[in-house]
Amino acid sequence: MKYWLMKSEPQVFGIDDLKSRPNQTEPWDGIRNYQARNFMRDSMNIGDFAFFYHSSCPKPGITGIMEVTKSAYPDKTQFDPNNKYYDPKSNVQNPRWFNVEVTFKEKLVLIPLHDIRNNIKLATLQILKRGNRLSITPITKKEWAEIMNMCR
DNA sequence: GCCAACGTTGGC
DNA sequence: GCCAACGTTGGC
Repeated sequence: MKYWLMKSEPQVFGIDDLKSRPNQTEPWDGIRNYQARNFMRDSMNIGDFAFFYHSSCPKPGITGIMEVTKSAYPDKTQFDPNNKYYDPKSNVQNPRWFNVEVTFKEKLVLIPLHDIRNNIKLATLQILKRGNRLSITPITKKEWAEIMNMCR
């Protein structure tokens, strides 16, 4: 089982949106970055856990936990010309973008980015690295445990 | 709203 | 295949 950190802007889709979805489940679609796509397509498995991270908002940080409940399949938004994630260069025969599905597990008391940054044990976190822009990053079991320590 | 960082695009 | 221009991300 692997651990992940997945970013989303709460004004677009936040932890409460996930919690209120039918079955508390949602496709993690709209990812248009190859590295992030590869993580979903090649490395994510059912049963993996992920932190839900709120970005581009007044209080950026980790807000909850979700579980991967469906492995990667072609992201259907890429084929819909009316969708903002439409990709005219992709096609059904050879899809370019993939998504997994995630299910809400638990809300956490917000762990602010500021606190994460100040935790020396988390210095290895990819999202803290200079210039990081990846919306999906793997995290280690150790990092996961340390973050859980911060809110328990 | 600014801006640094970095990925993507497309002409050559 | 290089690289300048451009677009996006995301904290502040």
